[in-house]
Amino acid sequence: MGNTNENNCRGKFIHGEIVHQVQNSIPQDEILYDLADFFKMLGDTTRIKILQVLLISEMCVYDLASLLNVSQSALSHQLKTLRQADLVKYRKEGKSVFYSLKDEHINSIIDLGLTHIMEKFK
Amino acid sequence: MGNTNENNCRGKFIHGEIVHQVQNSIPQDEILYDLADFFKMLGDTTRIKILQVLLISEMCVYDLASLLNVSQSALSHQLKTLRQADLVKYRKEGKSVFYSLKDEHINSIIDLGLTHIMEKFK
DNA sequence: ATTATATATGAACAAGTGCTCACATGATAA
DNA sequence: TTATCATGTGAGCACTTGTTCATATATAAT
Repeated sequence: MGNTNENNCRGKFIHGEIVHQVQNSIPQDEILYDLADFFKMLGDTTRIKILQVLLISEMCVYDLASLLNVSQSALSHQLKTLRQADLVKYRKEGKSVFYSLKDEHINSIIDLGLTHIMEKFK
Repeated sequence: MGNTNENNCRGKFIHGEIVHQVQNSIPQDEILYDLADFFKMLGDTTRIKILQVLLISEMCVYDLASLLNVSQSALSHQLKTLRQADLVKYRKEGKSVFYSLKDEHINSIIDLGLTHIMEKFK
């Protein structure tokens, strides 16, 4: 009844036609690896909070720590992670260091994620 | 020279005005927690590969494992994770189980992520 | 100079994650 | 029935991750 069922497994695939259709349409492994790494950055509560704040305004480490209620050390470590992922930049002003988003892409991606989440709440 | 610098720390924040401006604009903790969990799902190479494939076509477990070159067991575990995150659904047909995306949101989110990544490659 | 303040960082550790291995289940074929 | 095939799952384990603690650095104030 189906379309391309062979119902055996002599070849590499059970439903070869579907597979070959897909095979050439997926990005290279290296790209998918980077993509996963990128989403990994958004996959932590502390980091998502940081980014949410920086989405609205730059902020210095001290204030960020107070606002988000995380230790200064934990925050600094996470900021380093975000820096290495090239998601934030910083500028120094006196004793303070102000962090901000490096890229406005993140804005739309997080927003889409939020939209997705909010639907589940209905 | 700055705008709202107080350069002391008696209160809760160094730059109180910036903070209060942000404070009411960030989503609730519960939502941010779910949001991080959502991105966490996209933050693994195997899962991103799975979703990339299902973006194009439904596929049975056996073919998916062959195509992605991961063990059937590892794949089954990841599919369970994706199921629990409500990102994929499945239908049974004979001995095969076909998985597909439950939601088309993921499509646009992954695409945006890809766009972001591809820019770095230039 | 010394002291206080803001931030960064290395080490250690607990918790989480994703894999493999072995086995269970469920469905078809013989 | 028994055998085979496709998939699911629990346990164990190596690896990763995020935090804390202690300490370092850097700037500003006294």
